[in-house]
Amino acid sequence: MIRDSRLSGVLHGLLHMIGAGEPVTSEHLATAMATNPVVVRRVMAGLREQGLVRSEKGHGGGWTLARDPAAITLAEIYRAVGAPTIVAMSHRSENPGCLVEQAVNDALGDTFREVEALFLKRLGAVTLEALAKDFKRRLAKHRQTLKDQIHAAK
Amino acid sequence: MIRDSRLSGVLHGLLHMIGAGEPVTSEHLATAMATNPVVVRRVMAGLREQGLVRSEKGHGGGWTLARDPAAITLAEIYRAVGAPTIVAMSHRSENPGCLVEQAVNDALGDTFREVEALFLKRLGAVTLEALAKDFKRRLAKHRQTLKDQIHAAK
DNA sequence: CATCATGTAACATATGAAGTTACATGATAC
DNA sequence: GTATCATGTAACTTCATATGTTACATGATG
Repeated sequence: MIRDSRLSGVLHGLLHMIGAGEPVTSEHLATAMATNPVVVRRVMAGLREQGLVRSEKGHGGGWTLARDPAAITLAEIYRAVGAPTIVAMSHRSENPGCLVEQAVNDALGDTFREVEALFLKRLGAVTLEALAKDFKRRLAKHRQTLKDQIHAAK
Repeated sequence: MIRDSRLSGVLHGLLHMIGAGEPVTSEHLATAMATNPVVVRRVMAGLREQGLVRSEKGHGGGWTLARDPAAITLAEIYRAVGAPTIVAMSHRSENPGCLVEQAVNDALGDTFREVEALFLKRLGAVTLEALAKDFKRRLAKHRQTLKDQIHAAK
């Protein structure tokens, strides 16, 4: 299973950064990501190492995107977020000599790599910008819906 | 990440059943699977529900394969073992109304299904019998290697 | 130099998987 | 039939890991 709870949280945060024209504090992001500032820093630190975001200290400091959202794909984010290899076989006993595991690996090793490659390829086809646009569209529609409901209630 | 620790343990157990001509006890399997009898029963219960194995009580009781190993694929075993959907997105807040998650789902929903389908397709191409044969080959080779080493040491 | 924000270590909590104990149920042997 | 063996299962106890929290150091800004 893919560790997505993090991924979706991080995406929340990144979309916020796109929206804001200035650095966003960990505290602010913590609200958006439904967690707390220290966790935000921990997770964002991974993205920073991959050159996806920047952080600045002091007054007016916080987190900003380091690159054009159109040039950032979900694949990079997924990796930066600490992608556990999607499929990993049996490290239960850390027994590389186990003949059963060898047989399974021989039969499925390529499959594991293939599946992971497909997944990353698809993630690589979605840019942060595309996601942001889609999100904004949904947001606008959502607001319109709310407005309509208010009108209807009058 | 795929929950494989279980899968590889179960495969150990199933290969044992193929080898033995008689029912194998949970205690015996526990040794092969590096765990304990109760855990074995818990896990095997899932396989039994899928009609892959049978269990019998009393003297001479234990676990046996319910079907021809040539007709059992790793896909079935994987599913029976309690396959968590490979890719599942953000149930962090169980917030189906979240617009970010909606956007992600819209962008990647098909991908998730596609990746999972590929994985299961590949697992479905490997039968338990094929795995058992490969395992036996390795075992024979392994024994030969040990024998050679003993000869060389003389 | 006071304030604000990140960086990070150290610790606390929560969740779920795995292991364990205990006992009930059913099957076989004698 | 009853002693024994094996599964079935509930209840409980670890154990591992992700997450949350506190505390304080470091660096930047006004």
